[in-house]
Amino acid sequence: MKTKDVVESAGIDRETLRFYETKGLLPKTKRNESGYRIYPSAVVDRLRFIKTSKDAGFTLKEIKELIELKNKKVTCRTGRDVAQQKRKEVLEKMKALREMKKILDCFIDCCNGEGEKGLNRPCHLSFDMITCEFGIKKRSGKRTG
Amino acid sequence: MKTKDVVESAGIDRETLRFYETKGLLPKTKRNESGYRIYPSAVVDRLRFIKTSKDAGFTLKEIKELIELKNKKVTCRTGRDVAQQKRKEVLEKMKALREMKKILDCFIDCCNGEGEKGLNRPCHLSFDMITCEFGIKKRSGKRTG
DNA sequence: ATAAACTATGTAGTATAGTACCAGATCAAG
DNA sequence: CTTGATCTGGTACTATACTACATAGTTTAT
Repeated sequence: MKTKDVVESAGIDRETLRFYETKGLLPKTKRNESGYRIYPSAVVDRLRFIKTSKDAGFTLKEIKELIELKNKKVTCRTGRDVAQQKRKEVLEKMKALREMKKILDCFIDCCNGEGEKGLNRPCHLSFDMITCEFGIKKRSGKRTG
Repeated sequence: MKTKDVVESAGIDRETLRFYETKGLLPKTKRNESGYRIYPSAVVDRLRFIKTSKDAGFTLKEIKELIELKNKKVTCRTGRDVAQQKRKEVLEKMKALREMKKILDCFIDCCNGEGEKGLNRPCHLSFDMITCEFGIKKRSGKRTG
């Protein structure tokens, strides 16, 4: 695959592709006679992995560490330890997301008044409180927004 | 509360507190005669909310938008729409995290060989593949790492 | 053959989210 | 009343992750 093919398959732009290469997230590719990069199709999997990892909140540096578990030919012990650490971080991030979802769900629920009037009333509920119930309690049970 | 109290309660440093203020994530505080900031204790909730949101992968700009749903006295309709959009993003991030967890679980499982030898064998499994099964299949069912 | 499209390297600029440091003012304890 | 901790605003610096040129060579379509 040439650069353009990768760019199109992976939905990433050329500059980012090069950037990832300089950061060591992609292996150094073969070049043709004129120096053009020729990628193996597996690079698309790699890029998809990078995207998933990024969406999961990992930095490029961390992603590189994961990738290098293979490249550096580490032992299973080392690999497992790194993976377990990352797994722990994933669970923590999930917890934050569940908390966030709870807050948003509550907000949405509180703002589901009946008809136009209900939706056009002022929205007072603050996001600051971690549990929506607490926020409501402070307003003595009234649903003000 | 004075700066130091907030810093200690929230486990955040003084500079970051000021940074958040300049970014509009914290309301402008009252000042005492000599210009020292005096915070209401609710600022700790606000900072906790900011932390949860950050952990959930939202930028400060996005967090500010959420906070402003209250400050700008928007209607329930607007508030609900924003919250629903954010909720959607939360679900997407959760999906990426589940995917990530699956990959890591598989990696950990593959590296749980019996005894010292099992753990000390070279670890070949690549993270690139989204499903570990696929990675294994490519090595004709052998658990090589 | 030549223009358009593609590729190469290198450098510079942007946005985000802090972090570090400074001089000067203020406060609290000995 | 001094000394050290805390506070003020301002600026500068860092790291991350791109993004945007600039300039030059290569390939391809008409």
